[in-house]
Amino acid sequence: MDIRAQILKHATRLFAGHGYDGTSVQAIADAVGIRKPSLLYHFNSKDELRDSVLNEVLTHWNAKLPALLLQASREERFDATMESLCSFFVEDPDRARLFLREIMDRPQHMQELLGSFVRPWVELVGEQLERARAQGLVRFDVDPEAYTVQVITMVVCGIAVIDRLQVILPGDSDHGSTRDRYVRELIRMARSSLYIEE
Amino acid sequence: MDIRAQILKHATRLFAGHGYDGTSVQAIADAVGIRKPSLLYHFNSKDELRDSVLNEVLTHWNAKLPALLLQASREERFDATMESLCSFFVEDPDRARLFLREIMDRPQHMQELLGSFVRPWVELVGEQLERARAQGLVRFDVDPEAYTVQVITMVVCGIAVIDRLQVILPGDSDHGSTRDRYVRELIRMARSSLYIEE
DNA sequence: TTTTCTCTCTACCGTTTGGTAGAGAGAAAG
DNA sequence: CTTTCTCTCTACCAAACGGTAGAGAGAAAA
Repeated sequence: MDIRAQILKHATRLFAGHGYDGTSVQAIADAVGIRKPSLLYHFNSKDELRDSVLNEVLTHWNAKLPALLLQASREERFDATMESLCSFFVEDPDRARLFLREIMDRPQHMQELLGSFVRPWVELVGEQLERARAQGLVRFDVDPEAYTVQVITMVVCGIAVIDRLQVILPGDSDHGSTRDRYVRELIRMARSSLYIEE
Repeated sequence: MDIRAQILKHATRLFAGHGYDGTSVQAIADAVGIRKPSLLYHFNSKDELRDSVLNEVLTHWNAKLPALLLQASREERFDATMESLCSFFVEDPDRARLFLREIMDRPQHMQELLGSFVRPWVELVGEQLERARAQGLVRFDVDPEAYTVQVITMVVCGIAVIDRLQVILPGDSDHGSTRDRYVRELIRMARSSLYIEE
């Protein structure tokens, strides 16, 4: 119904799939089913459309993340956070691909965004892990901040490319779908490389 | 000296940095210092140049990988392999960025390449891990193949984007450069999520 | 009814794209 | 010297690019 939302939807999918430079305004207009000038009436330029697409994903992210990190009990926090982080990208892998592409294509622009509203969370989680390490709950050889950045990278990059990587991951079926299998192993690795065993 | 090699060098750098669609033949010719038709004399089309660039990186990879996986004693194999795998991409992060971009931009073409000559290695490593797990050397909850794919993804994607992510990783200096710090944590995570502790 | 506002359209713009034709320079081979 | 081969160049091409001008349709406001 809302034409603006429909343009954003198709633009997100196409930018994520073929990149900004690999997607023409014409192609987006075709996907929506309108003419090019009609699209440019709603978004004054291709670059404004790019910013709007990115902004929409970031808004979703910002609306969900704080709830994740402040919820549940301490012991369940890790599982809940990882689960929600993964499902945010799994429910629409284009979000991961879009982030990844923006980081590769516009590092400077993306660094400003990440620095101002991802870094604080990395610092927060890093401090929590540091404290947990002092209490003997977390392995002593963990680098809390590097670990946090690594996990975020694993989730975003992993989910962005997993569909393209099925071909190198032999048989499954008994483990469920390949994506689930991959995400499960990802979470297992993140947890078991963090906590001290019983 | 060798003009062909120089074209490949600049094309690799530009493709890795701005993507195939984001790099014009003109831009590559400018970087080399020749005219566009001169470049197209050596590579008949932009697409042929792309294939040549990818092929050069894959050739290097193929020349180094077998040696990695067959060397050293069993106990040292993990460290040696991880070390070499990481250094292959660290010594020229454009290799990682190029792989990542090709997987995102040409999934079908890349799937054929990966399926025919990365998958066998994943199966080989997977079997080795399976055997080690049966001997009680490796954690019982590891999914050997998913683990292997995950580690490769971590290394390639991680090194491809780490330079762009420094801004969200607070201070270092006492840990050395940010990239080393990140790679060290990556290797630590890969190992400690695989082996059973003493 | 008239006016105005929202929106989509056709037609067109200058620029850049990947690629070609063909002349000419220079060295090597006959 | 002549020929031939390798390479680079200028000049050019059709197509696609992002974007604009402006007409017109339809509904809402006056």
